[in-house]
Amino acid sequence: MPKAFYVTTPIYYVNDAPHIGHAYTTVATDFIARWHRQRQEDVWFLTGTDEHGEKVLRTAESNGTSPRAWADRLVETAWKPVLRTIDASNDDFIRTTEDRHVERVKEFIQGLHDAGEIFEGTYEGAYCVACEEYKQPGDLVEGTGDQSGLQLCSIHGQPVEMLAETNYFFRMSAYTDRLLDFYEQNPGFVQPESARNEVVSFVKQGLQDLSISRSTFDWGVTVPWDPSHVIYVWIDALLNYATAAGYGADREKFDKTWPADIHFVGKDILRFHAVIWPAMLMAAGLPLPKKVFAHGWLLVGGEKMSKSKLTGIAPAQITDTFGSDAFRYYFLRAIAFGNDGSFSWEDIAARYQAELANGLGNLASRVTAMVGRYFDGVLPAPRTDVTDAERTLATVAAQAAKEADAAVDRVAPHEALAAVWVLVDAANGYLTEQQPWAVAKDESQRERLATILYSSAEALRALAVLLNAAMPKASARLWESLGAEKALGSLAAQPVGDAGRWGQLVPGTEVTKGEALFPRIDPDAQ
RNA sequence: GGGGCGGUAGCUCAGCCGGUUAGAGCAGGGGACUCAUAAUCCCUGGGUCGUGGGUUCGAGUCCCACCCGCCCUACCA
Repeated sequence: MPKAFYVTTPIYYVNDAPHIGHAYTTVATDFIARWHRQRQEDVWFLTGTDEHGEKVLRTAESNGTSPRAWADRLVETAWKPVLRTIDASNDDFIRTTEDRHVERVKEFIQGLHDAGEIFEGTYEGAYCVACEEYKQPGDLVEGTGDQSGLQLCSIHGQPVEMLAETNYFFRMSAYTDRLLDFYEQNPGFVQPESARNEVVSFVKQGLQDLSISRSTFDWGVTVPWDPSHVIYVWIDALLNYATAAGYGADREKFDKTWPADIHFVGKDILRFHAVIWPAMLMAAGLPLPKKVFAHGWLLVGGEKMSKSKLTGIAPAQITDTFGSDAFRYYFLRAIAFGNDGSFSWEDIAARYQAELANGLGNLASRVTAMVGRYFDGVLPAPRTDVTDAERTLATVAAQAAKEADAAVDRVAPHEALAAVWVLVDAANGYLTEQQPWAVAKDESQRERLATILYSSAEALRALAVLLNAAMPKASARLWESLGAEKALGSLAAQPVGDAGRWGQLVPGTEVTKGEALFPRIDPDAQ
């Protein structure tokens, strides 16, 4: 049985509500998943929520509820709904509080314990009572005046205490060399390059053993051999990729799915995925993921988007105005995947107008309107002796399909869409040059007119297939508008590798104009 | 402190190993056209390439210093 193409988003921490940064990760993952499905591959796309840990516990308490109830509420009212808001096509949604996860995490960790990968030790560090957490040396400042000589918490300006806690540790230090070898032999494991370099240079410093249990609170997965401890939330969280794939529970599914082909992550959590996670898997003797891709931040007003600076934007704020397709298109197209990207309302509005409404949407309108006007909505048959103009358009379509497909393999959605847009522009240019409206005035040129409109419709056909991963709603409407399903089958069944093959539409099918794909938006409505 | 990345036209960004008049998209200006969502197509950009030095026949493109922004520097989920 061939292995499924397995992609993941991070599981999102339910401490807060989702913003467009989370949605961005999900959209990128979804695009890659949908593209592979369009290749007719077997795909498994996982997302979910991370619900344990001290932060969730405290947030729940400060809201006067239990962590479980808090998580339930956020998952149902925020995290699952946002998937619909952005039209995500995930195959599963895992919550780390589910039994299917918790039980397997216990087994996994017990296995590492049995194998001697985990030992009991002492974690010692500077603890800030006000923050209620251990501080790193970099978070401390030197005291002055009567606090001279003391280390102070940089947030609270209060002296920190040196505390020691008995914890269980994972022998991660033993994996330093093996990880470096792995990075060496798998240069594409961490991407983009800048992320890879950071990871490698970090590991080269040598890894320390990792504290993987906590005993100061109990909201987590209980350590099987010591119920007074819960498993460190990151260890718990990372394992979602395995537990959801059937690890320890569904052998057939696991064999078919594991390992992940791409873990998509924000660059803030790169190290967990590119260092700790593979070390854990090495310790457990499991195959490692093929790739961890770290994307950049969304910048608003030149700064990293953040709720505390009031630049956090909920996905629905954008989709309410522009729709989910435009949301997806904008973030996939406007940002070089892997780099930080600037978001602004002006930019998304401008791109919506120029590229979606005036570019693609208007192209669909003019073609379908002319088939309706000149051929009563019945797709005419092209003449066999086509001109260079048609051959060029067909070549552009084939090229667009080929380049977009290659871009997807480079995990470069922005390049994939740029490649497809060459066809949008070429088709608009083709129409302007061939002037079907002028040709229509000459009865003797009916065949020429048929060729022009058939060719234009073919461009739309290719676009529907090539854009289905990025804009599923609009593509479905375009497919319907072309009346293509009757002769060619469902849009989902069109192999992307075949999208550039010219001449697939069957003359005689009914073409309808329908509503505008991307209606112009009243600037005041934003 | 150490390491890394970035600072190119109004905006968002390309510019690989140095080499003719520094590019794209959008915005702006002019023209053509009318099938279409007043959409489309064509033409149009003279920007100290962060600053100051240096190497070179020749430097956004290499070297040094500096300024500004961001990231990493072990448990931020």
